[in-house]
Amino acid sequence: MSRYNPREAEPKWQSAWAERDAFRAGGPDAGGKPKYYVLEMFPYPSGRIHVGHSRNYTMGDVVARYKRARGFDVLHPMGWDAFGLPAENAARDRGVHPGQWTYGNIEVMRKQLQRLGLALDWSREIATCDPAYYRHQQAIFLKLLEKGLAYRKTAKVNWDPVDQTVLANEQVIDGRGWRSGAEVEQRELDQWFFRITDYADQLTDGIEALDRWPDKVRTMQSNWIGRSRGAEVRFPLTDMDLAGRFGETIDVFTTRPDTLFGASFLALAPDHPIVRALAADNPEIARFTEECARMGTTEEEIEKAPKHGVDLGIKVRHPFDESWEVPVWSANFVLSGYGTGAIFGSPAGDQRDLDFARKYGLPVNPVVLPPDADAKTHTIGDEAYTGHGTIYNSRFLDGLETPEAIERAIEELEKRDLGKGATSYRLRDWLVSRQRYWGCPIPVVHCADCGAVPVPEDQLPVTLPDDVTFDHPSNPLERHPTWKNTDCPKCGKPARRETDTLDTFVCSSWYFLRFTSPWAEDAPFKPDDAERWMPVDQYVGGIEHAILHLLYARFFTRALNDCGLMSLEGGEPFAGLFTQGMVTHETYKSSGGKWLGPDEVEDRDGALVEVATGQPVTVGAIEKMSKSKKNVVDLDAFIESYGADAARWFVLSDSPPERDVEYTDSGVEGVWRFIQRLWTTVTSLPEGAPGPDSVAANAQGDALDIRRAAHKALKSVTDSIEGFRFNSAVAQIHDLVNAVRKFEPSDEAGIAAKAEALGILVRMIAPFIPHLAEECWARLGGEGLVIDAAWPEADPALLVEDTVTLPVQVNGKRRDQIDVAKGAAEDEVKALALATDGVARATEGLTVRKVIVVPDRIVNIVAG
RNA sequence: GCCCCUGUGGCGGAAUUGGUAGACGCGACGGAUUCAAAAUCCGUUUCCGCAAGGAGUGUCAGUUCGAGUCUGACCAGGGGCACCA
Repeated sequence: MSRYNPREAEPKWQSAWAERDAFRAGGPDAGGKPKYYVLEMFPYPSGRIHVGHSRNYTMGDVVARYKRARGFDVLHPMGWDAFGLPAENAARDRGVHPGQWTYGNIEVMRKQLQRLGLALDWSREIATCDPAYYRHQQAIFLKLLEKGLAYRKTAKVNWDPVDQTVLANEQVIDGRGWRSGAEVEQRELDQWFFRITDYADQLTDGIEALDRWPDKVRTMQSNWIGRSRGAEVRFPLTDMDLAGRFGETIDVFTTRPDTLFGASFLALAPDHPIVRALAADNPEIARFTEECARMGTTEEEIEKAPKHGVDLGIKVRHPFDESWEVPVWSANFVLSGYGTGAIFGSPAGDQRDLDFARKYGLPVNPVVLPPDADAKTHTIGDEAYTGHGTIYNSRFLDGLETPEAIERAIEELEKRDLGKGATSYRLRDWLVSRQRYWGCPIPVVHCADCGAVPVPEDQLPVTLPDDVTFDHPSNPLERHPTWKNTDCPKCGKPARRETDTLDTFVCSSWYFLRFTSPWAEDAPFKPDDAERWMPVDQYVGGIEHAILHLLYARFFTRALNDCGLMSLEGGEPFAGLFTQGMVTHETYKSSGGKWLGPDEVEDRDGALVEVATGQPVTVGAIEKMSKSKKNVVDLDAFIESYGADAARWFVLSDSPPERDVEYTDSGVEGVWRFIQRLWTTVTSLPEGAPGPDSVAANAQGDALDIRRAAHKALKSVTDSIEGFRFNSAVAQIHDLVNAVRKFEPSDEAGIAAKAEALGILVRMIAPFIPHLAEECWARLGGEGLVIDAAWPEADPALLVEDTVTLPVQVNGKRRDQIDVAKGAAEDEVKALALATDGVARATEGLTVRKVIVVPDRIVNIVAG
């Protein structure tokens, strides 16, 4: 019995595919085929690939190979998200240049991916740190600038004191930097922004059509944009003097204009311009704003901070009643960044407003009557009523339900020219400046006379200097002695280069477009190619990008449409999205408390010990494989022992693709056993048997059964792949292997049936374990390569049984079963069911009241 | 606090439209082979029970001839958002 040796077979087939140039998209044999674009989120070249990373690429590869077999012209490219801070950290820690470190990692990781046998079109490989890539990004930046979609402003921004750079709102998690984990500070700086808020509506509305995205991601995107419909209300200032200084009205945003008659105060954010101005000559207000500025920004601090405010001593008129004066306060719970930075307090209908009103003795006037409440007795205690209801105590709004009252109030505001319907968003513009070296330089020159001047397109790319130092945490470009000195492209006078680089998320916002024509020189991509391949039909990646990357990319395709760089219908870059789960592994700690890798521990007499010291090891939680916890299994080492197919099969087995899968040695052993069993099953077919695409039309009995099993498996495996249920496909393939293994053909017809079943099996496993599939295909005498074999079609006649076994239930409990011809008449089935022993026993002493026959499924007898 | 998801054997999980719950894999147990072991092969494996039988998909109700699947309430775990007006 020969064993399958992946170490020999895998490189052989990989060379065969390469020689055949099989995975080139739009290649010579693509003519007339429909396109299919499969993409996995491209990796950051951080070092080496471990088994955890491989799950993502394997899933994409199954789809790519399957679609290829189904006759699609498949684009399945790979590249490197190569800019980023880890390269600078490596430069600082080890004294290598970030570029050298990055390209070194790329070399290693490319080899690893190739060893995994991925069906990738390597002719389209890109790296975002290559000037050939980022020059186009600079050109895109200039286009956005021209369109007004990129702009510069002074703003309070998130400053990461460890990474010494600013961060986008999306990169601040619980008040901490997403990479460094350092508490983020607020700083006022001059920075570049992308006007993503211009697309807030489109980005929200577009979510609707993304029906092949996980609901979870759609909800997260929608929440992040946070669209609220309501009204902007203008409250006229009573003091003419102040009106002269600040404008005639104070504007607030509200989602509940129906509660305007419950207004008892206005509250402005502590850093609202009016508050700042008043603080200048009012010590009490000044003290308040200083206190607020000192307030921490972390979650707990905000949670714990009591409602706090100061009376500004000014008043506004109610928009619906000139004689009604409303006091204006500043309050610590009002955010300057949302809406207009001002609210009207309607304490009966908002908990924060109520807390505030109770603390400072402001009036609480209920105006919304809950559905089951009585207007005479309804009062507000310590709890606001935030729901909808019937409006009362509100003059012309009285008696209206909340939704109508909102409309009516807006109508009245518009009539009086004191407000209008308005929409507000949680989303802020995307801050793209980073004070880092290893990123795409922003192609702008600052001139004392001309201001910020774009670098003319024919002078692109603005390349990074190589001679930089990393002995200080601040921006190496800023510290470079000469790089920033240049001449103003407009007036020619000495000027200073922009030393900020672009957020690396900009690079990943359009790389999928570059893949469609990576050789384009005078444009980021060829519009024809982009339009042929886009949108990405199936995108595969981690849930951690549910907001950041996916939102930015959706913005980018729309912005590029509007800049005239392409016309992608609908503007959505990713038609289908799949978010795969991680590979997890136990964690280990030495007696000294250090993390240990799986190869540093071993089992000695039932106890885990550290190999090097023999000391006992503590087993920790099962967590996502990560370098920091050392619970990784290196891909090369794995392939060395078990082969690439085993790695691929393992990460697809057991757990559903969207959930995590735990790496265990016994699970890997199981995979190894399966691979060997599959090989022995294939080799058990006698020499001279019909080829793998033959049809054993004359099969009877056992032989017919094995044909049926193969065709049924084919149907369910096909459905499972289409539905991204790879774990189910794996189980169904196991089933078929078990069936074929047990089948011992006794004659020619049997051998033919087995050959047919194996032929189907081998073509079905090809997307999953392609090397073994080739080896089997060759062994079975298949023509050419299995990658060029078409996906088999299940014979519908073999999918239906002639006879079916029906369970017979009495009062919903299974008591017996009967074999009947498929489609047997109801009366016949009924009679057979009632005649069974099980039914006789179970209905003893009872009267049969009703017999339910579900044709070809079940019989249920109701007795009592 | 608000929103979303998930609860099925010792474990990962299957059951796609309401129709035989536990496919497939792991582990465990028994056996064959072997001087012995590894490897391999054959069986058993939801629980209680010798068996007949009974119970069983987080809990409690409900709809239905029939519920893992549908409805309501609750419990537990996970995720997202969070002074967002």
